Amino acid sequence: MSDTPPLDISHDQHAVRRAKLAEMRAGGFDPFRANVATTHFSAEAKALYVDGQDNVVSVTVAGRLVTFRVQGGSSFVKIQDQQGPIQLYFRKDVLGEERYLVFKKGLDLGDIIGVTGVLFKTKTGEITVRVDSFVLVSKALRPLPEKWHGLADAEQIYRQRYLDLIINAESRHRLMTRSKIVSHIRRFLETQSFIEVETPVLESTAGGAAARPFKTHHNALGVDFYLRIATELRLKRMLVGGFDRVFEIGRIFRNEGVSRRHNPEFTMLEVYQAYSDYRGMMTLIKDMLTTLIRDVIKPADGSLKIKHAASGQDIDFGGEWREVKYKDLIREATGDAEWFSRSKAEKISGAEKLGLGVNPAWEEFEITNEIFSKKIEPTLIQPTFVTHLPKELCPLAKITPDDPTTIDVFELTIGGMEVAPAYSEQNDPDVQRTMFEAQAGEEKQNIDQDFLLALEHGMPPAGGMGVGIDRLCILLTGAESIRDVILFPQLRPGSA
RNA sequence: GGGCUGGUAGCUCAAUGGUAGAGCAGUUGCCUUUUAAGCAAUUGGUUCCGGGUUCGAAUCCCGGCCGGCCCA
Repeated sequence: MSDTPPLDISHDQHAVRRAKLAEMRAGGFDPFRANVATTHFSAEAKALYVDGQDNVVSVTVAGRLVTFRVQGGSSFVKIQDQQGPIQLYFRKDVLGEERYLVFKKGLDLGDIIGVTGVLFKTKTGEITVRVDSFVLVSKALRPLPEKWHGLADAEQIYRQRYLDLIINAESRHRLMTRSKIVSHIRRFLETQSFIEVETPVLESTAGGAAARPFKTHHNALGVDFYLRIATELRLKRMLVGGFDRVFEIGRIFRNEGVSRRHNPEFTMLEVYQAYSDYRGMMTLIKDMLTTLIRDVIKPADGSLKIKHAASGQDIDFGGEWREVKYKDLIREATGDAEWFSRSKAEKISGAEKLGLGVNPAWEEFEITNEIFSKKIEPTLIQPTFVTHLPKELCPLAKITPDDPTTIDVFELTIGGMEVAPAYSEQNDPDVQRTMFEAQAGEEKQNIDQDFLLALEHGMPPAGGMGVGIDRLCILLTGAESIRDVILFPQLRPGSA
């Protein structure tokens, strides 16, 4: 024994908690070896309470301690589980002097405990568990962020998402809603006889879209692979193979910038339906989104309206959705009925008149599309099917029968964002090859020869569609950034 | 990649060239129906990192690291 006084660790919450753990272990109890057999989640437990029948129904619940209001001989605390918080009431005269002291001194905010007790209603009307026994099943050695302001540091929210989920109820709700959205989409498609499939992430040709891929290397085969930038060409092979309605909800990787709207890996739903076309896809997406809003988002007023975070407007998914041709939108925005017969020089000056910077190296369709994406798309807040895009924008769709310069497609635009492009899928192998080879500018895709071979075996006519799940979640949850709907968004490696 | 902007106690934030503070959390007491519980006392700092200017730097300057917003 030494005479030196014990070190003052009262300011170091980590050290204080470690000391409490060490003391428990010295007393023969190790929380990390303990467990609890729960009977209910928090909301289920509260639902069991019968008005006027205090201290009758017994439950065992478990969760993380998130509020801690200790008084002399009785205390209220809250634990939180997957379903939310539930209040617990600890009394010295119920637990006994010794256990009450363990509760008061041994437990900290953030600890995970299990309790058994009976339901009652407090005088302020909150259904609460009066605790008969409790067990610590995990000691939190680090303190929780502050209870009132929550966790505000954006970097820590993303790097330590688990803290954000514990502390910030809106984050918890938003990210849970994402899970429900994906689940709803699966069930919606399955009830319409769509089959979910999984196609490779590693490909020797990254096709189906125009984007820079991530590259990796397979050691045993001694070849380079690319992470997929779309699932389109694989899913169309499934149509060739006789899976007439298929979909994949898959992670897509694009080696491009990181921004409010872009994460290097993101989630895309792609759907293909044989014997349908782009008009069939309109019905499909409209049904999918209206049922999503009705069954998952559930607007309080029973409408199909949601608040658009960026503009403050209501987006109304009820009624007919606007349908408008790409060329008509361009003619309207430029005020030039003859826009598409203008020379490149005239298009450049037309774009500049609208305040756009134009790179003279661009192809004409790229100049036009700059007008679309900068001046038109952001104004399309209500659900809008923009149809009949210039054929240069996508080589994988069928040419419009009465206009050989456009394709039979739509881009569903909501809240100023492209949410879902859909096509009548090109199934003529010769036209497909020609269209691939004619690609130019930033739209140029890698040519997947094996896909062309598959088309030569015969692909049924089909409608296909892609839905950016992250963007859909931004829209439906009122988020401001893609990082708010992705659990662990990409950041530069850091020290946290 | 460029412009703007931020990094201070575990968390949320003050301090604009002159002794680094507050609230919550922590610690010690009191308190048997609380709701950001209350009361009293109290601990806690590599001011992101490295240089520079200055009698003196959280603050001004340069470089770096990690974020945010806008643009490409």
